[in-house]
Amino acid sequence: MANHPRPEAGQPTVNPDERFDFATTDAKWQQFWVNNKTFKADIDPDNDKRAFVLDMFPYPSGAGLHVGHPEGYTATDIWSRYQRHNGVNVLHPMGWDAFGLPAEQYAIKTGTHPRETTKKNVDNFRRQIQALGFSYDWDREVDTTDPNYFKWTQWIFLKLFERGLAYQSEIPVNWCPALGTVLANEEVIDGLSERGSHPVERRPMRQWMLAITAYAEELLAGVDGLQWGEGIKTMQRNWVGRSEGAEVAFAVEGHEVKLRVYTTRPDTLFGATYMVVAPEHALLDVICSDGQRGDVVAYAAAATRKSERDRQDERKEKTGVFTGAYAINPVNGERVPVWTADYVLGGYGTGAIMAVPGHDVRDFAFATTFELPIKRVVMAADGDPNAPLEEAFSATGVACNSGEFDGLTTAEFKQRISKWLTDKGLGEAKTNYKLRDWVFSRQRYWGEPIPIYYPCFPGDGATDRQLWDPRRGDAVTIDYKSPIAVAEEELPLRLPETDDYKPNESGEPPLARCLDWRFFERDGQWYARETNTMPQWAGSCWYYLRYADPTNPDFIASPEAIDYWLPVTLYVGGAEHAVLHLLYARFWHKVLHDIGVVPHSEPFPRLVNQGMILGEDGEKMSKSRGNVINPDDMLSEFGTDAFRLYIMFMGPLEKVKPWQTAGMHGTRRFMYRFWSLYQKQISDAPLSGDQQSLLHALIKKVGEDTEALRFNTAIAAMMEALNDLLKSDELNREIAETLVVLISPYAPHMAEELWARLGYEPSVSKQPWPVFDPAKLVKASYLLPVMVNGKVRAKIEVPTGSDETHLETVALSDSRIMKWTEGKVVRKIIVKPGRMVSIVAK
RNA sequence: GCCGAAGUGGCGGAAUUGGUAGACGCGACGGAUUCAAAAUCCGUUGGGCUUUUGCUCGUGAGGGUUCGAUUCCCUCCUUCGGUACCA
Repeated sequence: MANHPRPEAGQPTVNPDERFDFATTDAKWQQFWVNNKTFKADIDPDNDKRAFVLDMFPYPSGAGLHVGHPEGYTATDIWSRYQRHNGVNVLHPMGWDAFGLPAEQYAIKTGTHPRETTKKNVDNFRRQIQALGFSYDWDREVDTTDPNYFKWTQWIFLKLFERGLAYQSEIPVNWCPALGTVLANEEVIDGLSERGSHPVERRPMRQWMLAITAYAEELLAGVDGLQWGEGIKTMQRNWVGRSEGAEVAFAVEGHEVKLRVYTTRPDTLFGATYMVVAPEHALLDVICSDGQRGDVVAYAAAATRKSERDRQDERKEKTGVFTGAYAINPVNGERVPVWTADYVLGGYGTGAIMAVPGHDVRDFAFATTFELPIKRVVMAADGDPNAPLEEAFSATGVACNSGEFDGLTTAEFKQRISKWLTDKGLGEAKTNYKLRDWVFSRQRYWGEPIPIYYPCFPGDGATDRQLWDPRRGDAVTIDYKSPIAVAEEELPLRLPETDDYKPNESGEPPLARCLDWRFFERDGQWYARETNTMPQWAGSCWYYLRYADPTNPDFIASPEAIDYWLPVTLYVGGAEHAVLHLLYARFWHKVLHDIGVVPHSEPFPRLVNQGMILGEDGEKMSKSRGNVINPDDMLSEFGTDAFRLYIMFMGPLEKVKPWQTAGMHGTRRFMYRFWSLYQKQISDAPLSGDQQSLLHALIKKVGEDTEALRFNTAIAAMMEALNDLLKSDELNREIAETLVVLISPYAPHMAEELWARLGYEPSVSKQPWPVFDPAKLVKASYLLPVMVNGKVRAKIEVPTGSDETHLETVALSDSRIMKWTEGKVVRKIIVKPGRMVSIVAK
């Protein structure tokens, strides 16, 4: 590192002939940061100003980085660097969410092991990310597919299992018999597989589930205290979907069984004119009459081919079939027909509803289609109880046609009826959630093995019990009802080697065929391992914790590291994770909190969602559209700093915005112009008043905007200041040095280079952030807009600090204003000193 | 469908407790430099009207509140994100 002398007054900092060489500069300083571990984070007990600045780690896809990734990463990098300038000890790490479907599908197609694909992709991602000059502590890199990492993913699963939060259940999945695989919803289009257009059906399959619903209340309550956008907080609340209502039992004519329904409007019980059970309801087969059975079975079968989203589409014509059964409305003894229809979902509430067409839009549509009676039981305060209903009246109001309850308001009625139902043993008040337990198993290879095994026994047809060995493929019966946890000492449970990644015809995952891995004998008893793997969400549910202490062999992270670094100060990632990832991670965090691993109840107190970057055509970037921008090309043509600046200058971090390569010309020109400022002669003269206010206003603006993640306006302010400074023949040294620090979070490569040229030791990233003096911001006068009847008619220069009376006089006596008030009566004058004067004249 | 977000010049955007709409940048146009091009530099740039001072329209559409609305309220339209096995 050649040392540069401090430039003499009258001399330029940079030789006027020297052009800014971004390629050399970028490489030079990136190397410097790596060699000096400039951004290594260590626990510093003497500095309690600490920040954990976290990016949502990427899935390292084969396509490489696209410009959407560096958007959030640049934002957190600028913020991290800014915090360091302010003396904060910053933890800023990066890692890989590297299990996932694409590597597995690539393996099925080409036979390449997902581990190889993943390694190659990770290496490429790391290279691309490092080329962007981010200040990550690379000693803390994590990788979810590393056994030293997923050991702890499995450990957390065991804790969930111990606490009864992980259990098995038969759950319908998208099964495609032709492809012999379970499909993601997005891989199913109109009941057919995306690949090959084969029929797909909903088929129950044994799955591991996580009881996230046990934490529904805590997940809901925790949202209130989070410093997240209101929109995303609302989405989290709605996803949990708490509702209060009642569960009511309806007797079924001629049957012992009762049909239980959940309703949020028990006050409309008198308006129930029919009932609907979901096509997958367990009692459907029991209550259905012989005459209707054929229709009902056919309808239920058809429903398995429909997606839930289609079933809930309120625009579509309602379908359904009469079951032949009748139920008795417990409040009035009315006999109502029981139908089955797919607009009622098996998984929500009790899977059955009482239909109140008069007061529910979906029931109204159904009743209209099938000509079922519609009855009014709620009306407006002074309404007519017999007024016909043209559409469902779903608002609250006053009860009518409800016997002894007539005249009650909806709220009163709800309370009374709950008590009434409880007293009579017909039902009770009930809180329900839209949130469902989490299907946690996948019939796939490339995921964390679930650390569970089961006793197993010789199956039917196993002849010689003495020589029976399931590893040879002998028939086997597995006792799935008796799951056993793998001992903690045996973790990590690694994936077996195989070259066959497809599930088989029965839906058994690839691991089921790895017989030597799957079966083992212990103390004379044979056991079979669980062959499902975890979903990709698992690894990303707790990765932030591992960054605090990434190589700890004995625990997730040491209590000291957790205590110092957690919780995450700022979490930045795509809005596409608004619900699932964030909810799942919060759930795991709360469990870890309950078992004493973490002292905080929420992992991410502050979250910001960056907006997606679209292609130049305004469409979502994708290979098929051919509109993907590769950051590599941008860096080589425009330089890293210009790229970082452009991606932040495009607009507010949280907004969706289209990429425009042409815009990069602007930030590159800004870099060249910034460089050329340092080709002016250095001056040590005291700052003029104008220079002072320019400098101090800039320090204030850039500091406040950077703190608040308003990077686009901070950059605009620096551009504006530069435009001013370039008009002068010389460059004041104080301005020269301050400016380098101000721009260093944004354009760190050029900043380091100029800092060295100014005669200082690197790194500029260690410099304290400049402080502005509020006294130096005040200008002597300002332009006061004056409005007449809502239109600005003049702008008058007035001294700063003028009082209201003075401003009023000045405004009224201005000739341009008098032109508009002439011959009129001034009715009103509003004076806001420092803002404007508004005159109303008639 | 449901939940959430966003609509401002030719384009990205600014206006941060309701107070000068279009900062900053791109593009375009005109000029300088150049054998030429790129790069660079200077100037102009929301629409309409006007000789000038200036007038007028204008923030997705329509309505409302206000001295004053991109900002607050209501209705509607369009686009985007999520929708539980894409990540």
